[in-house]
Amino acid sequence: MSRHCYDNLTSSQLQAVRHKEGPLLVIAGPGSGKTRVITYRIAALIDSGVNPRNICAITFTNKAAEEMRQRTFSLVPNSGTHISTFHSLCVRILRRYHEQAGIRANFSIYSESEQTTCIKNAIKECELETGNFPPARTREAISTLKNKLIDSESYKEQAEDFFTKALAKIYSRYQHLLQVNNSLDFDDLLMKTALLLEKDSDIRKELSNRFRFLLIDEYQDTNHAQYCIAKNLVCEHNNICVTGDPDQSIYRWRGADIRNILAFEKDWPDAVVIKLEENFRSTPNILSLADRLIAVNQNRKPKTLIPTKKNGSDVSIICFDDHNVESQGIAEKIIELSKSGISLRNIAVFYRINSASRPLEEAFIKNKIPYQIVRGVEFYNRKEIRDILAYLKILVNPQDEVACLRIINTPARGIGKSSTERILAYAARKKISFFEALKKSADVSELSNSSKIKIKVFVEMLESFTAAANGPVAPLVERVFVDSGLEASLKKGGDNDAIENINELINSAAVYDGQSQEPSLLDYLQQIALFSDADSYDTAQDKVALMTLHAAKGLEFDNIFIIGLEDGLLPHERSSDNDDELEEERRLFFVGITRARQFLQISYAKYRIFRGQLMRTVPSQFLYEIGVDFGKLQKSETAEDDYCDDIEEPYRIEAQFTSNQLVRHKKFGLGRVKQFLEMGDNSTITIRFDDGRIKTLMLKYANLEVIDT
DNA sequence: CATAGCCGCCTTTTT
DNA sequence: GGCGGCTATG
Repeated sequence: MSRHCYDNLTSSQLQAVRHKEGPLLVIAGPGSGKTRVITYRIAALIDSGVNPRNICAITFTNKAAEEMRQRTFSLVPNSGTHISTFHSLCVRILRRYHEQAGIRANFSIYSESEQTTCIKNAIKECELETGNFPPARTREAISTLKNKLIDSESYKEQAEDFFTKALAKIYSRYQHLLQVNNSLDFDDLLMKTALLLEKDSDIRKELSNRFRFLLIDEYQDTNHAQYCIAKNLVCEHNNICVTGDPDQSIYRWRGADIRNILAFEKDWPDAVVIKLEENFRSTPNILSLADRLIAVNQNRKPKTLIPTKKNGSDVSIICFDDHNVESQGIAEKIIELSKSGISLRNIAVFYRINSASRPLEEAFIKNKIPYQIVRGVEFYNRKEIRDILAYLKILVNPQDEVACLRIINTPARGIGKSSTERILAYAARKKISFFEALKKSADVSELSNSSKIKIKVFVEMLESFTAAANGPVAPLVERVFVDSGLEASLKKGGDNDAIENINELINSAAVYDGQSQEPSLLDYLQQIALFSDADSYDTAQDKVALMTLHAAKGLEFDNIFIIGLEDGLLPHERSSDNDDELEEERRLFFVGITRARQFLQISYAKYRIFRGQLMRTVPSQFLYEIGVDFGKLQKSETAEDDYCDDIEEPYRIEAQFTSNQLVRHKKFGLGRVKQFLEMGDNSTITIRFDDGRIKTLMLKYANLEVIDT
């Protein structure tokens, strides 16, 4: 059948790779080669005579897409195969069918901060207080609605109380603002595409026939909109192949719906299901730890990881004095590993929140350890980058008022707040865009003559850029940087970092120009809007990788450190009031553990800076769950002898519980015992609380007070 | 109109 | 502890 060598695949993998037509679900644990299955399957399809153009593969990140492109290409010539994230695919679809989608092709894509700006304006225009509707929260709420494909109209209809009615108003105002700005946010990309495919059967059929085979990796993290897009894309043939692992679902907060993968067999009843449970990545030590942890989750289908490797060294679990000692300890261990011949590129440190990278960075600098942060301070979020991008956006999409307002007086050119407001008012009166109003500033009687002249110069500058806006992007970015006065202003302020960053942007634009068949500013802007810093992680460099547990998804390393196993951090405090969220935190830790091939060190610190203050910490409950014996806990070398003496053991209750017994919980209040499961140290208790909530808690953490009756 | 400095607010994870 | 927005001052 094949020119390729599939000898290195197991029989189950091979079965998935060779699957011909119809729906296929690959349920696969970590390290079982599920991404490999997709890669080989693309090659196998092409080998069997399928036109590469008729295959579409969806990955979770741009980085993963890039890797898959390279890997498939090394197996088989596959030009024309579409490999990208859902978002990139949607941009292509929306650009091509923009008329049917009711938008223009040159739309801007709003990042989170631009969304928030827009939300703020919407709240103001609705005459509501940002105090009652925090913009960030409101943005989240609207994002959730969009991920569920609930548009502002239908939300309005179902709104009942004051809060939801107000939210509906903000939502619809926000959509209006986006439309006026000819802009889409991240969620719109998915929602507009999903709705377009739903309502337009011609486009649906056309695309379904274009993509005869659809393959989706990390299916457990798709949201409803993505599910809808996938379903419609395969309407003509049902050749859908998805891979995923419910235990690695870590994006529920972003709308990911684990039910998509759990219900796959209901959605496609003739689906072939292949399970891959062998693990080729980690040592048995690491896997048994991961197994023990994930088994605590109630809401899951049991599954074990079958190791194929021989045992290696034990997993270390270390208690450090504070975050600085922890960082120093890790730096020293890395130096030790390095001396034993391990390259730094095979080492990674994972943490729960981005800000946890700081003490690590300090220690690494001090110890001269080269490192790279995978998505730290986001490159595209820097002020100077956003400024220059705003100039570029205007050239492509003059309707983009957010971009225009950003740069009209950046750098300062004497067009201040009052002038801007007069023009805004004029634009509103005449029902024209802000940029149109700028062009007609001569007619705005409220403006002083000097303002009119300054505005005219500004408009003429932008128009001269527009005239040069065709062809390669890099020269244009450079020209805008110089002619806009941004360069001069940064030089004057001595901000060399900012100038460096812009040069980096120009370099990346040059790379884009080189790779693109037909470079255009529009295409470039729409691409980089979907780019995250995780994508710029350079595996070729011999540096230690620092990243959040979320960013670690899909990666693997020989040597891994996971830090900050403390209550409130992992699991994060914002997840503590909800069992589902706690289970997601557990999956997040599970993902982290299962990235490690050989060496794994898990640590926590007794003290850590929290909101600017040094706080005493409590060890994470996850440590107990993986069976850490705190009496025999490994101590850090810098520690005093009595170092871990005052570890706070979890609260213990000797008493047995009987059904219907009355108990009190610190947080949830009074409740009655529904069920008590005696499992020694792992005993759980299910309680129906007075407010109706039913919770299952680990007894040793529940801290229950027994009420005598 | 520009700038500096202060106050108050938020603070998980990311396409 | 960091950032955005507001205010007072030049």
